[in-house]
Amino acid sequence: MGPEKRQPTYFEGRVYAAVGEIPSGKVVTYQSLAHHLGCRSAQAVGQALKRNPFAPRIPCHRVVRADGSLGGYAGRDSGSRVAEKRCMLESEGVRFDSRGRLISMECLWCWPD
DNA sequence: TCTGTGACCGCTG
DNA sequence: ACAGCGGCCACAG
Repeated sequence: MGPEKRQPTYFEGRVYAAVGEIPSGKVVTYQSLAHHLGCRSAQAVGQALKRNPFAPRIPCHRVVRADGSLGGYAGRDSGSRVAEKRCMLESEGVRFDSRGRLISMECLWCWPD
């Protein structure tokens, strides 16, 4: 039968909870999210988001790379899934240039203390 | 701009 | 408890 669904780990739960706080129209970077969680590896955050079982309820499309580019989505670093990510963000008012980078930093969001 | 390397760390066996 | 592996990254060259 189908593959058994693994239950989210403690760390993943914290990642998803934090991402759930990002308001529409705002984005955060993998790095800032990691820092918020007290984790020094942005990749570890990416690992957790890759397996986000709650998409799009947990808006992992609002997490982007530190250089302003989109970063990956649904386990891919390019392709149609990443195009979806951009499309979702644009529908929330986040705008990009022709190279797929954030136009302004106004959309960057930080957590309250 | 692009590619390679680095450093980190959660997950799994 | 431990070691290996891979990653939706970051940054220097």
